[in-house]
Amino acid sequence: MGREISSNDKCDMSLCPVNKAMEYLSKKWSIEIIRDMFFGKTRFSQFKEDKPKLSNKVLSDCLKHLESKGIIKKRIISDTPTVTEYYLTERGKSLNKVIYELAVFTIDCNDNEEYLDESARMERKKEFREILDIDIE
Amino acid sequence: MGREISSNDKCDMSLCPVNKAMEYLSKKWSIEIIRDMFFGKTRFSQFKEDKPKLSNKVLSDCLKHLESKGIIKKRIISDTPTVTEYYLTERGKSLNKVIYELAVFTIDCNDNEEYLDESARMERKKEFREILDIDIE
DNA sequence: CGGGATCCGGATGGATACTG
DNA sequence: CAGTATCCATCCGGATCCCG
Repeated sequence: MGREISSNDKCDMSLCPVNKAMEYLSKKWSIEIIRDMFFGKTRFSQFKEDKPKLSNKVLSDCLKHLESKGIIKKRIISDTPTVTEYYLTERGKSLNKVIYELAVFTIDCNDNEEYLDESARMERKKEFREILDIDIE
Repeated sequence: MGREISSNDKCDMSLCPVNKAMEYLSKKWSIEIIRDMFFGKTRFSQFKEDKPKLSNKVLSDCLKHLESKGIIKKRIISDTPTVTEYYLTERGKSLNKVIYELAVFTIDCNDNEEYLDESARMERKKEFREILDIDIE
């Protein structure tokens, strides 16, 4: 650990930026939907793929919440039939590193489906950096 | 965006490492409790400070869940009175960059309580890197 | 007194059916 | 296709109690 807490540190965590971030992301499906958007998904029905337990109601609520927070933007393509697309705003795109570190956490812990050796893990991370548009530092 | 999705990409997101990470962190208070631990908190009552809406039951459930996932470890210090301390495991500590990027997201979006100029934001991030034990890269 | 467990009402989530 | 309406299940939050 970097340092210990001391009694005269001001430790009012209610102002911590991590809390603020969680206001945006604490809804159960938010992160996965944002991840989907980085992977190129834009449509209501696409977000439901691979998420059998995500209902219309909850997805609808979640999209509205993310839109109200300025993370995503809705664009109506056609009325009949209804075609709507959702995009990440610049602010939404700035979540790329959060998504990346979540992926890296799992990849490095090797609690993925299959075992990955060091070079495979590196490759997997590189794939994510490309998709998430993260520069190698 | 780094690249677009194509129809013959295999896009089964159910295996995505981000999903796996969310199994650990999706509970409403998990991230904030882990953040608290990085800040040096170890006790049941400390986790409740600054979280007036966190009930005993939910905190208790959350700590058990994190322990079952290998993120934290419980240590009994004394029986009478009962004194218990909770610590991050190595695996838990490897969440430091996730926490960091959540903080950076808020700091850079300037949706913090107060407005921060560039140098103040840098300073704030540095504080987090020290607490989270992240090397400047 | 600290670390819980229990109980219960309200909020949130999930499955299905239906509509513009 | 993208939602809404409805109904039920599950989870959360607040109060209270328990136990060493």
